[in-house]
Amino acid sequence: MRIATFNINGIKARLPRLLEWLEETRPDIACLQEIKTQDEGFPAAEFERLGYGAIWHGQKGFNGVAILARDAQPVESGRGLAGDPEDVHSRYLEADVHGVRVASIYLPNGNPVPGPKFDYKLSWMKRLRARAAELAMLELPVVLAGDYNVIPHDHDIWSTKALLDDALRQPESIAAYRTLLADGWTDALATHYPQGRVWTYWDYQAGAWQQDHGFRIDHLLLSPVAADRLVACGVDKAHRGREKASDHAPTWIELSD
DNA sequence: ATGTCGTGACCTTCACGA
Repeated sequence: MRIATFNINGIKARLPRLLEWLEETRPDIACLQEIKTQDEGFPAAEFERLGYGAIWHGQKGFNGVAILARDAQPVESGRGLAGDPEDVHSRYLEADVHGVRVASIYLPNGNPVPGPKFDYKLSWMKRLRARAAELAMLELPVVLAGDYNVIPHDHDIWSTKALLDDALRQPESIAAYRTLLADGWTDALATHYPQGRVWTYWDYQAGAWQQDHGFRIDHLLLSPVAADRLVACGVDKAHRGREKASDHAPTWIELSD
C-alpha cells in the first residue's frame, strides 16, 4: 500500500498537475496540504472520476488539508486539534482508510522568529503530540503525514548555513519534532536514507530548484505497527520540475499488506 | 542584495503568507 503526502500550494492552480500525479503514481492514500480553498471550492468530482474518495477541511485563501483514498471513502476520525478554541486554521484532518489511521498535517510555518506565529507553531506541536499519544493507543497502524515545516537535521538542508534564523530550523522546532520520535514515532525517510540529503521542497525564488537548493520538511511519521510494515519510501522529485509545479514534491511510503 | 508563487480584494495592482 502506497501512502503519499503532497503540499500542493493551491488546489485550483494545481489541479491539472495533481490529477496527472494521481494517474501516474496511483497512491492508495494521498494526504494533501495547502489546498487554499473553502470547502465549496474543493473539486471532489475530479477525484471521483479517477476513482478517489475524499474528505477535506478547507479555509478561504490559506491552509486547508484533504485526504484522498483510491477506491474507498475515507472515514473521518478527527478535524482540527483539541486544546485551543481560538485556533481557526484548517491544518489537521484524520481518517480511517484501508485499515490504516492516517492524518494529513499542515504544521504552522512559524515565521518570523520570535513572535506570535512562532509561539503558535510550538503550541500547535504540543497539541499534535497530545493527539499522537492518543493515536498510539490504537491497534491500527497509524501514519501522520504532512508538511511539518521542520528541518529535522543539518543533513536535511542543502547548506548547513541556510535558514539558520528561520522557524523551520529553530532548536525549539527541532526539539519538538524529536520529542515525537522519542515518543515512538518513526520518520520513514530518515530511516531509509540515514545519510540525509533527500529534499521535498525547493523554493520558487533564487533559482533554488535549478541549483538543487532544497530541504526536507514533508514527513511521514509511523507508529511501531506501521513502521514494521515499511518496505520502501521516496520523493517524486521529477514532479517538482514540471510546468506550474508546487514548490513541494510528493513524498511517499510503501507498506506491506 | 535580489530572485517567485497563489490567493483575494472596491481589482490592471497591492497585501499577505509562504
